[in-house]
This record gives sequence, C-alpha cells and structure tokens, in this order.
Amino acid sequence: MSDKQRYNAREIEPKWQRVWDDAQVFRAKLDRSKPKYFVLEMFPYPSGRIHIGHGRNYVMGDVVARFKRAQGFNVLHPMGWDAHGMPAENAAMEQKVHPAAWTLDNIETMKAQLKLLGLSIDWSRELATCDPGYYRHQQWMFLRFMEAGLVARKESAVNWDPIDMTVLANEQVIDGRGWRSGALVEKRKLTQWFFKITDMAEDLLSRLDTLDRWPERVRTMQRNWIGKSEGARLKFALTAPVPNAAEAIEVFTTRPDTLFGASFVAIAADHPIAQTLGGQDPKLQAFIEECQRLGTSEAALETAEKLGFDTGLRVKHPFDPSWTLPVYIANFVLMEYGTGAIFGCPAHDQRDLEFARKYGLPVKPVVLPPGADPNAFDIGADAYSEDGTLFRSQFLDGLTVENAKRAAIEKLQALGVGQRQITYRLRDWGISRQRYWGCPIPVIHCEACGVVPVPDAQLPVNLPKDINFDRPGNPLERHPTWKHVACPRCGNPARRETDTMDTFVDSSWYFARFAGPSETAAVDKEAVDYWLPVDQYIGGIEHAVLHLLYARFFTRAMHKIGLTSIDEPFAGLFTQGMITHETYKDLSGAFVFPEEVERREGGVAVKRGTNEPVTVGAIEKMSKSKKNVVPPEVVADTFGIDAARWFLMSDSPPERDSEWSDAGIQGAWRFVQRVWRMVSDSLDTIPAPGTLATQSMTGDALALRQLSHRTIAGVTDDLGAFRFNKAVARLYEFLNGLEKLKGAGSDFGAARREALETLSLLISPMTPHLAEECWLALGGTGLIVDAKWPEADPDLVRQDTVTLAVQINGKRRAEINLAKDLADPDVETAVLAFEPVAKSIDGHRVKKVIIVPNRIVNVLLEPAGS
RNA sequence: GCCCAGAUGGCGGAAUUGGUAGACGCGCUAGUUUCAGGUACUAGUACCGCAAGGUGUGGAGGUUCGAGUCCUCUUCUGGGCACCA
Repeated sequence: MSDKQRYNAREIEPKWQRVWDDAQVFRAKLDRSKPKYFVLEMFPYPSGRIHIGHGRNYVMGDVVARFKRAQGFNVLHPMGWDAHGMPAENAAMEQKVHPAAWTLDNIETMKAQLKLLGLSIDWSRELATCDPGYYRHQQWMFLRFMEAGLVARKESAVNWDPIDMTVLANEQVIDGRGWRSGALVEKRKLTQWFFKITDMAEDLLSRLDTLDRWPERVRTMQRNWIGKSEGARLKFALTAPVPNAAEAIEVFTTRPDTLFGASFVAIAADHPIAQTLGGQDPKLQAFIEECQRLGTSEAALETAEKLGFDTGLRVKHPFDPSWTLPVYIANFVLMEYGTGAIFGCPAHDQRDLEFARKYGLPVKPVVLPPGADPNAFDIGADAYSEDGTLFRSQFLDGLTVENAKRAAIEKLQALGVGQRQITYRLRDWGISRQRYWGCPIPVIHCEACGVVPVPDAQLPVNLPKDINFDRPGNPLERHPTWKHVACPRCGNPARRETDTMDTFVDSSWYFARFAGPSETAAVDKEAVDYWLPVDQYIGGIEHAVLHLLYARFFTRAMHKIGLTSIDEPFAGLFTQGMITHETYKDLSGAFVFPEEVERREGGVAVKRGTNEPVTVGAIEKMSKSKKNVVPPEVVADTFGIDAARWFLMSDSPPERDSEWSDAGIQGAWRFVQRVWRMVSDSLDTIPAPGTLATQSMTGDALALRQLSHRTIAGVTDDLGAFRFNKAVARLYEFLNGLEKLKGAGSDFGAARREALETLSLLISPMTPHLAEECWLALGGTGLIVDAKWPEADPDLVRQDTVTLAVQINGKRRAEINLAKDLADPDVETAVLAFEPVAKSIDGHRVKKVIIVPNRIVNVLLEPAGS
C-alpha cells in the first residue's frame, strides 16, 4: 500500500473535530420547524479517567444523535457530570486532596478524553452537579416540594460504625464489619429526610404500561420493586397487654384465607413491642442486638440464617379467641414493610415452614390441591402455595383461595378486627446522607421554631470550603462555624441541617436542566416543554430500578410544582451491556495493565521490557481496580477513534456485554483503510460530482444499484432499532460487494459514484471522521454531518425471485429458486416436479405439502409400506 | 435468599410472527503478490465420516409437519436488592 493511499487518522480526525467545533454544528436551538429529538446517555461520575469501555455508551448515543440529525430531526445531545459522591471523600481521606479539587481535575481530564471520541455533543450545556449554580436550584425545589407535602422527616436505620463514629454505606460494610475500622456494625436509628415516593406508588406502577419504548425487563424489575400486594391488615389481641406498648399486634397479610392454618405471629426486632420487651429481658435484648448487627441491606438480611426468639407472649386468633398463638421476634421480618409483623402459616409459605420446623411449631394445611385427598394430604419439605380449595377452615371450607380471601376479609371487617389493605413494597426515598460532598439540605433547626426552611433569598446554602478529613465522620457536623446560624424566623441562635442529599437527587432532574438551562430558574419552562421528554435515554442495566424510578418520581414532583408539564421523563430507554477485557497478573499477583503486556508465540504473555511472565486471567468488566482498562488515547493514537467507534458498534448486540480485543480493533482498523482505499482508488474512474444513476440501468450497474439501495433500507432499519452490530455486518457486505462488482462504462461509473456516496453517508454515524474525508474526496456538497440521510428506492429493493428450502418429512433435502409470491398450487407443482425432490419421493405417497410462502416447503410422505 | 437477564463453531455473534442454524467479523489452513515476517488478494473453514450420510444452539423432558425460538424442570454466568454511582 502506498503512502498516498493510507488513511492517516491521527491527522484527519482532529481536523474534522476542529471543523465541527468552528461551525458549532452541534449547538442545539429551539426550532419548531423540525421535529425534536433529545438523545441522552446517563452522565458519568467523574471518577478519574475514562476507558474505552465507557466509550461504548457515549458512542451508541452519538450514533443515534447523528443518525437522527441526518434524518432531519432537531437534535439535542448534551453532556455533564454526576459530580457528588463518596469517591471524592475517599480520595480526600487517602490523598489529602479537597473533594472539589479532585472532582474538578477529573472532570477536566475526562472531558478532554470524551472530546477525543468525536462525539456530536452540545458542550455549551455542560453542567456539573457539584456546582452551586446547579444545586441551588435543587435546594429551591426541595423547599417547594416541602410546601407541596412531598417531603417527610422520620426515623430510619443506618449502618453505624462505633469505632469510626460514622455512618457507613452498604458497600462499606463487609461481612458485618466496617471496612476501615473492622468494627462490628450496628443498626442505628436517625431522624432523616425523605421524599414521599410512596404517595405516587400507584401512578409509578400503572404508567409503566405506557412506557412501550422501555425494555420489558426494566419495567418488570420496577413493577417488582414497587411490589403492590393486596391483602388484609388485621389485629391479633394479646392475651395480656404489654405495659406501655400495646394491647394487640397488627399484621399485614396477603393470605387472609389461610388464617386457620396460622401457628405463630412474628414481629421485627425493631418493632415497638420488641423494643419494650427488650428493656426487661437481657436475653431478648441480646437477640435484638444480634439482629441489628446484620446491618440494613436486604441481601444480608435475607441470606442470614432465619432465627427467632420466643417472647412468651401469646395472641388470640381473630376468628376463635380461645385459640392462642405464640409471638416470636424473627430476623426476617422487616419493620419497613407492612406493619412490621406477620402471622405464620407454615403449610402454605416456605419461609414460615422452615421457621416452624426449626422451632417445632404446628404445620396445619388448610388449602387442598385440586384432586388431593383431604384425609391424606400432608406437607413435607415444601409448602403448598398454589391454588386449591379451603378445608379445615370452618366458614371458608370449600371456597377457592380467591373467594376465601374475600370471605375472610369480610368476616374480619364484621368483627371489627381488620380490613382490606393494599401495601407496596416500595419505601419512601431516604435522601439524608451524613456526608460532606453533596447538596446541603436547606433547612435550619431552631429550638423555638422547630424546622425552618432556608428563605429563598439565602440560597444557595453553599458547602464550606475549609474542611478536613483527618477524622472520620461528617466534616459539616464538626465544622467550627458553618452550622451555626440565626433562625430565619425568630433570629435566635439555631443550627443548620448538616445532612446532605443523596446523589440520586442530583441525577433525578439533570436532563431537565440540560433541556432548559436558566440563570434565574431551575429550568426554562418553554425550552423544557419543547425538549422533554428525553426521546432516547441510554445507560447501564444497573440503573434499571433506583435511578430510573427516582427520576420518574422527581419529574412528577416537578410537574406538581409547575416546572414541567410531563410525568414521564424518558420516552425511550436502552440499556447497554458492558465492555469486558482479559485480566493480567504478574508474579507478585498484582494486576497489570494491558498496555504493559506482550503476547508471544504460543499464547505466552510477558511484561513488556522485563520478560517477566504474566498470567492471563478471566475476562471481566473493564474496571480501574482490575487494571483491565484500555485508555481511549492509546486507541486513538494507534488505530484512530473511528476504528474504535466501529469496533464498539460491531460484534455484540448493544444490550449485551462485549469483549475488547486487539484482534477486534485491528479488524475495525482494516475496515477503515479498506473504505478509504475503495473511495480514493475509485476517484479516477467515476464521473463528476452530481452525475446521477438512472432508472434505465441494467446489468452490473443495476446489480450495484440494487445492492446500494438494499443496504440503505437495511442499515436504516437496523440503526432505528438499535441493531448496530447488524448495520455493521450489512456495511461489510456492501463493501465486499462493491469490491467484487467490477463493471465498465459510464452507467457503471455513475452507479459506482452513487454506491460510494451511499457508503459514506451510511457509515457517517459510526465513523464520522472517515465519512467526512470520503465525502470531501467525492466532492459532496457541504459537510456530511449536515447531509440528508439517503432514501432507498423501493423498485431497487424489491426481490423478484426467492430461494425456497425444500424439506422431506422435516429434513432439508433441496433448494429451489422460484418467482416471489408464487401461488401455493404452482409452488407445489414446481417442487414435486423438481428433480432432487422427485427422486426422494420415488414411489412413496405424498401425504401432505406444507407451504410457507417465500420461505419453505415441507413434503410429508407416507411411511414406506403403508 | 429474592427479583431480572443470558448460554449458539476455535472466538464475538446472525437467524421477521415457530420455517434453509452459523450472516458478518476475528482466528485458522492453503495459495498468490510484494517483501524477507505485521500489508493486500484468492479459496476454504460447525462437528463426525473417504463417501453416502449422520449429529448439532448449556442439560433433561414435552408440544409441533417443523423448535435456537414455545412449555416444564435443571445447571452455570451476569445485573439489582433501597447509603457505590
């Protein structure tokens, strides 16, 4: 290959990036003459540096943005920084840098890296959530939410590290111990701030049905998370009241039909009755403390061994006061769900069954499976939770589960001890964090006036800059002056709230801020009404529940206070897979970066320069901690960013994980070179720009035109449906065909020009720099980034003949070419007369012929001898 | 533990509503060119078999003329589980 032909990405890519920048082509404007399209990738946390794995997410969004632009949409494609969070505080502790300095440094680095990717981003809308210009509006919204009744203050449990005297995140609790101190973690109650997301549970649930451009599995996960269940709330009266606590235990159940199978009542360790009793009984207190040591994560609670403690209390059965049940404290009962108390029916609930077997409690079946013998039916190792008929249940006998539920609730109601109740698993959103690097909650605590909102005129409540992380705990709490303020209401000395907001709050409205940035308001209403909702949101499946649910809540809350006119922020959602890479370890067992590894003959790997052997480990998600990351700079330098973009879009379907490999990026690099060679080699043989291919062409020219137009149709479909890998495969086929079809004459030249222009346009969303360079060489008008997406000519896309597979008794035996859409009887005649088929039939009687039009023919024969 | 996904050649993967399993890329094999090595081009490449043919989509059953696709059970891998973001 001569130097003249080689495509030099290192020079060409920055050149086009400058051209786009200078022309400000990606600057979004409110323009009602075009349909709008808002593309958004979940914004990054500025953790340090990006690796090529992060690139997949942004490139995917960029392909969509460029594709929609070409299709005539007014596209908004912004980028920003989810800049609050724990890693900045960890860095402050470990490296003695200020969280703000660390964060801003990272943003600078990562922005430069993102720019390298050649993304079509409107950087004028860039934002960082740690900027007081952003979070002041968040504080303002918090105050409006308070007025609208969307904020609550209540007790909830946190992981408390008694040595470091600090609150721990779940990920900082390892095997029940604090990650730094190693101390046994305690569950502690704090009064904290909440958003009342449960008020909107029903709407958040039912509107999921309308989100038809969301993956079904994300909707399912959200449905399960909200966890609507219908059942009953009922009281079990205590045989003897607990002094200063209660006369009855209230439980929630979804199975009131099984009440006659009840054998115990269990309450949570932090249930008020348990707390009261614990004060009187040291053994019980010890058990409660053991339960609390499990921390607050659901996974930890659920995987722990199911344990109970008999309180000695007894309750009366609501349908038969002479029948009493024991009351246990159980570690699997959660105070946060329902009433913090359950009744156990071991025969029809697996968890209750295991508990009953462990503590020797009765197991009495009351639901009979269809067809089972009531005298013989017994429960073994498995509870029976399916449908059936009630028995041994007095007035419920003979009813189905469904009817028995209804009858039981009616009876409870008549007796005045219970009623129908709908419960959600969803809990209110606790937004309090006892940390520094977050948005301060704008309230003041005054001894006389109580909780007082910070007046709007005093916003933002800025974080103090002079803090230190020498000691664990919240620096805001121990700052000498920051929290001491005068009460806005009475003027007496008061105390600032030192909790900051969960970073999920920051990311719950940034898309609205992108759409309508404003100096004076949280959002510019006109702009937000124009751009929202986000037409295509792209991010990892790990955000399927929390982030997406919180953003849906927040959008409703913003609507309620008049900031927006919509309830659903994301009309379309795509969840992409992660980029993985091999891991490498040196002799000391330390991870080694891929760039330091050299692969030798026979699969041996050594450390570059030193010849120290390196072991090749599992293929895992790219992460800094495992060092299996590839920096975008290195890729851009060796292969060009277009090759990387092409590779990231090829191979795996976008929702799946995909492995980054040297071979893969080299293949992509070859594609870039081939495209360029094809274009530059053709320049001498194609007619001048503007020469059009015509309808009257025949032969190779027609064949090439058909290929071009079929590719247009296919790629357009694929890109619209997020099938980037298939679009890539089609473009390979196009290029292969283009290299093979060699015609001559002016017709072919014109068809070839059309094909090359088409190729440039079709690759432009994926490899925009290469496309610009080809477009320039071909003499296209203006920038390709402003060019219109090509349209397929239906006459050229249509196929006249089809290849049908012919099966004999379900086994494929032949292929036959027939006219498309041929009538069934004609197909049958043609197939039966077709020589290879006739040979197979040979003497057998044809029982039946199944014809699937344009696809397959299945000839069924009578077995021999019949 | 619970919820949600996924599993197809040596590898990444393709396969409209159930209708030719393996598109496309990587790798590999043989050849050509250039050249002494990384480029380009041509041909081949699921597995077994000389062939005819047979077998094949994590595993075990089932439905169907026909199953990668639907149903039941099961194994393994990944994501989430409310203070990682």
